[in-house]
Amino acid sequence: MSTRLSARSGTKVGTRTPAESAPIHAASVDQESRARGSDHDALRLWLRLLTCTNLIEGRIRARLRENFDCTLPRFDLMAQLERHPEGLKMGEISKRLMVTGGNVTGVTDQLVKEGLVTREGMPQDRRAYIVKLTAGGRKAFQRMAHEHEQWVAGLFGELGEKDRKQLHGLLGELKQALAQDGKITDTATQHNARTQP
Amino acid sequence: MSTRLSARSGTKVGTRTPAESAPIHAASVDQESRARGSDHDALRLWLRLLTCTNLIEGRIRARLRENFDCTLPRFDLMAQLERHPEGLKMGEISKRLMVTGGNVTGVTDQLVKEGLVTREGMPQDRRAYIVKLTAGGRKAFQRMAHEHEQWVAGLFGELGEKDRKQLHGLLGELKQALAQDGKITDTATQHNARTQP
DNA sequence: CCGGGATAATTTAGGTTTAAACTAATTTCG
DNA sequence: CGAAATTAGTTTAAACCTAAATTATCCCGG
Repeated sequence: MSTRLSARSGTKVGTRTPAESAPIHAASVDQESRARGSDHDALRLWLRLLTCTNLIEGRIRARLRENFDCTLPRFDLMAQLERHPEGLKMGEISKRLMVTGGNVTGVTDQLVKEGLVTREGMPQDRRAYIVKLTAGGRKAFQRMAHEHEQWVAGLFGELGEKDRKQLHGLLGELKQALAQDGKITDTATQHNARTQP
Repeated sequence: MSTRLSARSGTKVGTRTPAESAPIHAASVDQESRARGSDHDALRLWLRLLTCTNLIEGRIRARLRENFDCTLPRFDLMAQLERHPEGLKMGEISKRLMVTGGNVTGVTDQLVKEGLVTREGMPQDRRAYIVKLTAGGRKAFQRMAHEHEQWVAGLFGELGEKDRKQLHGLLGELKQALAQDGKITDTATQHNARTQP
């Protein structure tokens, strides 16, 4: 198995601002330059965030494949189910994983075929399905999850307790800010797509 | 156009430690529990990092599609070329974008077909190709890049100068730590795969 | 009761992405 | 020199992922 990252594979950008080399009046920067400089900083920050995520995601995917012959999307879906023993609807999984519904359909199909999860129709709402881990699926996941936790701990280990706490806090603020501006200012304060509570 | 986030789509995990509810002797935590707790924190940190990246990546991809009918991978590849006017070899692009070579081949094929980049063989090494932006490609990219920079600045804008700086620093440490442990301890201190300098 | 709108999921079409296998060219070194 | 090992890219097969269209169902107001 294999796949993703995302990061993805990934997505990097590096819009080098041109007039970064204007040497005259270095101290007195005009409005536009100041704005530019700040924008460029944000861009570098974004790039670095992406790099870190890709690096980690790549490591985890590789180990998941080498040690368990499992892909990240499958693992992620199972992880969601593992902490919801009552099962989740397709749409709930989609929201939590921040992927499209069509995608969930595909990954779920495979997990069902492999006997790791079940998808059964809901009597109350015949449009919907409830997805649950099978006993085997739960066992398989727990076996992976334990090691996975160690890997992640290892990857962040060099950072030190204090830095991790700080990073966690800052990312929390960022996440909140992002959730905020992605929200249309209307009464529907439910969760909008691409946000896992 | 469309795609990714992949990040990747995404990839989330939430290994809820079971025995988290052991109520006895809450103050005296034994070795294993302490280790467990720390591991769980790392997991939550990773999850949050991933969420932020996915959120941002999703926003950027959507706007890129809506405003320029362009995908993220294409944009990213062009971004690399834009800051290397001398051109890049396929493998260099692959390393910088942290994606596999086969992927670069595919995306490059399309950009060539669209007339945005050129791929020409190198006389010195007939295995290799050099990829460059065409004049039209550069113009198209710069048009996008300007807006892209604004988007990113906006997405990180709520965070405040100080927090951005701090986040940048912490991610820098993380990146370095990751690059470190991914490195085999040998003399070849060149850049190893999955790291863009 | 029944038609229109909203909702849940699937299907479709088009890319993206990966790992592994493969081709071709270069380099190493015996 | 010449064979073995490397290196650069491509190809292949399978999976992932998205956006948009579709299907089936639910729900609401008249």
